[in-house]
Amino acid sequence: MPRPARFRHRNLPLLLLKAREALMERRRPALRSHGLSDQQWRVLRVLSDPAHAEGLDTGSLAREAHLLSPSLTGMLARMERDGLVRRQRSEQDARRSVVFATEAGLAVASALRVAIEAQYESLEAQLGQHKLEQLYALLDDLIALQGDEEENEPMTDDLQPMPDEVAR
Amino acid sequence: MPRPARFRHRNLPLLLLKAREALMERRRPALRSHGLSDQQWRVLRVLSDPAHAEGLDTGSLAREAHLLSPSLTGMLARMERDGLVRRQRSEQDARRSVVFATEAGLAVASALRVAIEAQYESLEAQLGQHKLEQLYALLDDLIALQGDEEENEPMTDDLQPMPDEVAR
DNA sequence: CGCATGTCAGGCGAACTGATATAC
DNA sequence: CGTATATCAGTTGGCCTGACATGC
Repeated sequence: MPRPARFRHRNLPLLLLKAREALMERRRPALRSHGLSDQQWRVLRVLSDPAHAEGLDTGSLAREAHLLSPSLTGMLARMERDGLVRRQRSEQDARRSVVFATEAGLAVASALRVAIEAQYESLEAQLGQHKLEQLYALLDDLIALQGDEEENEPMTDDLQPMPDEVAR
Repeated sequence: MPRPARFRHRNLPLLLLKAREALMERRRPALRSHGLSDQQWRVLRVLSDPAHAEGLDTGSLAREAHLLSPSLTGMLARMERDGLVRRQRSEQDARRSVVFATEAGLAVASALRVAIEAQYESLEAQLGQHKLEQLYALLDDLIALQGDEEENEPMTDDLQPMPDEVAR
């Protein structure tokens, strides 16, 4: 009886999720062919950035890769086991542990960057540079708006699914 | 030192993820106060839509809520246990099971819709109606673009398929 | 001393694969 | 018969809270 009225707005979180999934669906085969999960690639992407050639403490890494610290601990253990990264205690501040990408990790990252860069080119060609930049700007706006209320970056990555919503 | 060159593009999947998180961060307390996970709300939202007053088969539900079927089975079991939904075999096609929101489920959905609607109003006020509609349109474009091309595979699956069984 | 950092412990929802019963 | 649908069984990565050891 009290069936609620229809929403007057679109389902924005779901749209964002689907848009992300649409992209990741394309990218995932390349990641998987190198044995990486989505989140592992987020980590490796950050670590392979030239700016972090000298390593990064796990706190900063968690923030940049949008992951929770305890989750990162487990992931780094697996990635270290797989030879992608290396950890060592900071000499300046022994509370911190600093993470590096190994040569093997960098090689994987290089290969993936080529593939992913190609995907962006394709996307830009299809969507148009203007729209793509518009999208970036709007997402920045949205993130800034909502993010400002609380200084903290909570970063639940809520591991989102990847069903195919294909019509079939 | 094959440290890869910097990306020339933004990290779009991560931006989408962060934007979604920024929204969900606000919404989550309301969901949790009613004992719902993010995904459970996606399910209840679909089921509480007036269009589905007469129930929905789990396949359609999975598609609309962007969930995998086996995951949905487990979720529906929990939601049925919690009195939010009810399942019954379809009479027209006994292979299908049809899911309904219970009165309790509808009541929760109504309460949440009010809270979420308010969030949208706030968002629209801050971002502006024009930008919000622009964002909707761009996301639709992006989803349509990537979703349509599953026939074509000009892609980069050729980078070292690495037959090694992959950790997901 | 209080505070910060990283890790551990554990529980858990959900992704995912593969198999299965049933109905069409 | 073959196909479709939902579910089950089992494994896994990652979320998340809370506690803790260590070093500032």
